[in-house]
Order: sequence, then C-alpha cells, then structure tokens
Amino acid sequence: MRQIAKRAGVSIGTVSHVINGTAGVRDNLRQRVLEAIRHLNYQPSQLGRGLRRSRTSMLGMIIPDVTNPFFPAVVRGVEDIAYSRSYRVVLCNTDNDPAKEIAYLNQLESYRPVGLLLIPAAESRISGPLKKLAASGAPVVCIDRQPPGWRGDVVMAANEEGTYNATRHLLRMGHRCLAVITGPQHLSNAVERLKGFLRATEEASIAVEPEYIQPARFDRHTGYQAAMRLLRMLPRPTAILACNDMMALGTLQAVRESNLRCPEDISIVGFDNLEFTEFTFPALTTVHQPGYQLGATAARRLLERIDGSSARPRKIFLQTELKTRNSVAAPQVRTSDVQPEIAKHHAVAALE
Amino acid sequence: MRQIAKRAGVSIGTVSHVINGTAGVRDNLRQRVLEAIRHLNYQPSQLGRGLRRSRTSMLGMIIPDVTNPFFPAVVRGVEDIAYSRSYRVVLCNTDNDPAKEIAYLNQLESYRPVGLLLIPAAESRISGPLKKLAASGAPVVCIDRQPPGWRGDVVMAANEEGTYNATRHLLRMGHRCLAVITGPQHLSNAVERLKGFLRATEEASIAVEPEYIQPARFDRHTGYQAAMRLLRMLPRPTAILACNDMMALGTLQAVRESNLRCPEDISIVGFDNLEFTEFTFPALTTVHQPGYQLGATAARRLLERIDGSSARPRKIFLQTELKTRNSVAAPQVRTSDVQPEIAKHHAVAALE
DNA sequence: CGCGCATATTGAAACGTTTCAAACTTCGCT
DNA sequence: AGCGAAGTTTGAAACGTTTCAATATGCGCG
Repeated sequence: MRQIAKRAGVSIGTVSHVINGTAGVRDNLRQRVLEAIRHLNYQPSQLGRGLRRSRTSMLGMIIPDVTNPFFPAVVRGVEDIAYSRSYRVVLCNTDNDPAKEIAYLNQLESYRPVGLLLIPAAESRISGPLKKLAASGAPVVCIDRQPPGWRGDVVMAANEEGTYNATRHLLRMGHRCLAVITGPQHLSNAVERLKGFLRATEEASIAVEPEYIQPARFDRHTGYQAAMRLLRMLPRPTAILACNDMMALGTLQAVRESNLRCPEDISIVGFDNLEFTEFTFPALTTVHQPGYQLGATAARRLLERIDGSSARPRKIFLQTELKTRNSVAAPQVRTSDVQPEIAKHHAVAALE
Repeated sequence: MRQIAKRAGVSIGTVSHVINGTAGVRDNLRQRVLEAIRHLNYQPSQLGRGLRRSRTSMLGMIIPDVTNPFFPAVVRGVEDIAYSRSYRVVLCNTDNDPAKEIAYLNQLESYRPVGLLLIPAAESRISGPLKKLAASGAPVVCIDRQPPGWRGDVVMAANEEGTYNATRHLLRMGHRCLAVITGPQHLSNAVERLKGFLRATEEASIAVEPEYIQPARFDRHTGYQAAMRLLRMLPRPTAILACNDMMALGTLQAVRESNLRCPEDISIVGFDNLEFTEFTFPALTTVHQPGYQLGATAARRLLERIDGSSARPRKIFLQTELKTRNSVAAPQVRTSDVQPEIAKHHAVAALE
C-alpha cells in the first residue's frame, strides 16, 4: 500500500479511500492509484484490515464430519450464498467431539469471523461459549440440530413431520410390527424423528415395545448393529424405520447377512435421501431432507444478521418429502397380527 | 493483552514472552501472568499475531466441490493431520471454475496462510498464480491432479496402474469388446486412467475404436450420457470401464433404462471405491483409491515444507487396489469374437 | 481580488501482536 | 565491596490497514 501511494504520488490514506470509496477522490488521482494497484497487482491484506476494523470477511462453519455424506450438501449451500456476497468460509470438523468443538470455536473467534454457522456435535455443551461469541458481536446460526439451551436462530428440517409421514406410509402398507433405529437422543433432530414415529404409531393405536426402539449413532456401523439386534427379536419386525440413510444402509447390510430379503421379508425406510439411495438394492424409500437448502437458508439468515437485522430469533423449518422406492412392500400376511380388511389392502398395495 | 499486563503488573512484552516461551521469565511473574490469562480467559488474536509474524496458523485448501463424494475423505485426511499440529483448515470450493479458483487463491493469499493444499479444478490454468504464491513463502502441495506446468509436490493415486489392473481383470474374464468413459482430458488423473486402459488393451492386442472411448466430466449425469451413447453402438461393448464411481453410477442407470442387465449383458467397473459402491445393485467392482491417505500424505508433506524441508519436489503415488464385486461377469459367449480356450476360461470365471 | 465554503488530501493514531535493543537485576567472584 | 556476566524485564517499533481530525485546494461570489 505504501508502494502504491509512492507510485501514484499520493498519501496512503488516499489509496485507502480509493479502494473503499470512503471519500471523494478527484478523477486524475483515482486513475493514478488504480493504475498503480493494477501494476503492482496489489491485494489488500485481510489481516491488517481485519485488525483495524476488528472484523474480517470470513464466515466460520463448524460441522461434525465432512465425511458424513449429508453435510457436504449443507456446506455447499452455505458456500454458494457466502461466495455471492464475497464472504469466505472457514470449515472445521469437530469429529463429534465436544471438546474439539469448543477448541475450534475459540480458535475461530480469535480470527474474528463476521459470523458463524454451526452444526452442533452430538453431546454438545456448546451454548455457553456460543453465547460469549454471540456477545462479542458475531451472529451465530445453528443448522440441523438445536443445542440444548440455545435461544438463537436455528434452521432445520421438519424432522418430526418427516418420520410421521414415513411411518404412516408403512402403516398404510399394512405393517403392524414396526421398529425404529434412532439417532443419539441428545440430538434434537434425533428426538424429533423418534417423536414423529411414535405419534404415527400412537394414532394408529399400535403399541411399540421399548426394545423395538433401538438407539444408534447415525452411522452405518451402529445402524448395522442395531438392525442385527432387531432381526433377532420375536416377533421379528416387518418394517424398520432407520432415522438416517447411513443407518438404513447398515440395516440393509444386516438384512442381507441374515439371509432375509428386502422388501419381501422386511421393509426399510431411511431418512435424508442421499444421492446413492436411488442405486442401492433395493432402491431405498427414504425421507428427503433438503441439505443444500438448509445451508443456503442458514447462510442467508446469517447474512441478514450481519447486516444488522435484529428480528426475533426463529426456528426455521424446511419441508421434507417422502421418496417412495423399492425397499418397502406390504408385509407377508401373518393372520395373527393383521385384520382382514387390512390384508386385502396389502394385496392391492402389492399389486401397485 | 494490555489488561493482562496491567493485572499482573508487568509489561506487555513479558506477557508475550510467557505466552510464547521466547525468554526466561521468573516464576512468580509467570504465575501471575498465567493467572491473569486464565482469569480474563484470553485468546490471542490471530489477526494481530498473523500481521506481526506475517504468517498465520492456517492452511488453505481449495477443492473443486465438497459435494463430490470423493473429496470429503481427502479433506478429512488433511484436517486430521492439520489439527494434530494445531493448524486450522480453510476450505474453498471452486465449483471447477478456473476463475473462481484464481479468485479464491488470491483471497486466501491475503490471509497469509502458512501453506496451501490444492486439488486443481478442471481446466485450471493455475500454475502462474501458484508460483507467485509459492514465491511469497507459503508452500503448496497439489493433490490428485497435476496442473499443467506445476513443478512442485503432488500426491496422487497410481491412476494408470489402477485402470491397467481393472482392464486386465476384464480381459481375464473374457471381454474383448471394451469401452471406457473417461474424465476431462485436461485432468492429469483422467489421462493417466485412460493410459492404463489403453496399455492393457494394447498388451492384449485388442484395438479399441475411438468411439469406444467416450469423454465425460466425472459426474453422474455426463457418465449417464456417455453410457447411453455406448449402449447404442454396434457391436455393443460387453464391458465398460468408468473412470470414476459417479460415472459408473450413471452407467448403471443407463444400463437399467436400456433394459439391459448388469453384469449379464454388460460388465461395469468403476474407480474410487466410494462407500456406496458396496450397496448398489449389483455391487460395483471398482478400483479403490485411498482418499483419506491422499489428504493425510499431502498434509504431512506440506507440514514438512512448512518446517523448512527443501527436499526436491516429488510426485508421490499411493497404491490402488481392485475391489471385485458383482458388476463384472464373463460376457455372453459370442463365438465370433472369443477364442475357444478363452471361452472355457469364462465358464470357470462364471462359476467362481 | 479576496473571502468563505465545500470538497480533496493528508498525517497520525489505532487495532493486537512480536521482537529487538536497551535497561535493569541478580549473583558469583575476587 | 565492587565488577562483570548472565539472566530478566521493559519500551518502542513494526506489521498493513482504516479513520478522523486537520490541513490544503478549488471554486463561486461579492
């Protein structure tokens, strides 16, 4: 910058004014400065700028794990919106480790990001540090999960409605012996998904024994294990609702290894609608969750906050949609646990 | 920091020395300072620090698209190594847009990252700006693809060997009419994969007509289109090598829509070994590429550079491995184009 | 022609660190 | 007790910006 000032024969302050348009600068000077900038191909130092203005042009984003195929879509949504407003995104993986999450949060804070997007880790006890950050001026928007005690903006899918509809679909197909593989119950989205399942079964006056509600950790491996436990139960459930697609994949694997057929012996429904669900065998019926939109919406909300909006914090819910594919069919008729007219309904469903 | 100095009754320089261990500080003072730091729970400003030292503790990473399921594993590999050395990773998506790539590169540079990891975009003309950055002191390591003209470190999979082995596998199964769906030929990994295919066919004295070499863009959609073109050709190829799994997925889709069966009518091999390939129908035979290792290795190399290593730039190749699953079978015997003893070999292979 | 006003331009302080030379202590020796 | 060396501590400059008060310039008008 000094070089530019020298080359253009002006003061360093003028250069700054040209760059930021913070004061009228006569045309000949402006031209000289611009020329010098081009000639030295100068890039303003974000560090100097950040230090002086005490805010940078970057957005922090903390996620549990890029490797989980649901999150990249969210990241991408954030990134696109951020880029269009020339903010940069700093991405951090917490590995679902609350300690790492807090470490990253503090680190990030010392870069003075202008805002923060957070997908809280499981067991996150983050709301304390979060409030501190928020107090320091950088707005925060949470995505997908609501950390306990957090009162700011949250953008999430309509989880309960999603599993509610999925479960209703299973019921409509004639299933009466349902099981569910849930996510970690300290995650708000996991409890909501379970809630949707329970609401649907309750409305249909079906009692679900506790052991048919198996906890897992939203990954394939624990999903597989939970499914194995379920498949050994008597009576064996005729349908399993897995609360995300990775666990549905694990369930599929368990079914296959148990020499059962999906959907003939057992129906499976997932949640997320990851790209590959269309190509599994059988293609997975699943609840679509708009990952990209989640990210984009959160980013937009965050930008509004950055621009000074002080609207009341909101929970924003995005619609889900059931994608029916081939992993659900009517159950084998077991006269003991289906009513006659339901059995008839199976036949119809099976023909469809 | 000023506050700390005041509270501990020392100068600001002493505080810095305590924090960085840059000079011996008598114990009673050190304790007072530490106490003050804890009490005010102070985090050093990375901006001030970065400005003064003219280097931060962050690593820039530029990738074409988080959404492409191969890259997150690489990112994760980088992240884990970086975290263990307490560097932070700033992630940027170029969207495969060379302009965006250069924009991000410049932006990143002005944050003075201490090093840069780059998976170059397709058609990247990046080596100029890259050299400039490298000259400014931040080492750069490229991953997965070698941008034209780049002479620094590169970490990549043994692409040619991977497709060579995959193709040999197809030949061993008796296939004689092979087709390949390649990636963009300005990507070094795409040309190497094609090279491996051609080397294998050549060694088997099989001529591959140019129209059996279909270009696509490493995504599902263009893979689908390329496969459609191939399936309409006469003679129809009995095996298709897709140069990555997303295109293999597109191929599978095309095969299905053409009412052909895989592997009976047509064999498919992919490349990458993405997690879902195990669960497609049929499960995809594919060349495993160690994404996480790629990232981790590149990060380690970068850290060595940061620590001052001036070893000669290297291309580091990581081994691939063929995962044989169910998308490959012996071709239907067409007496016109197989020799007798090969036909016998089919039978054996088919029985396996 | 000179006055005052509006508009341009400048210089210096400030942001939060590190670092370096200088000043101050301590301590062992003679 | 006094000297020097080694070890501590300090103050101030520097990093690259922005910003604000102060100064300089141009301009219309009487």
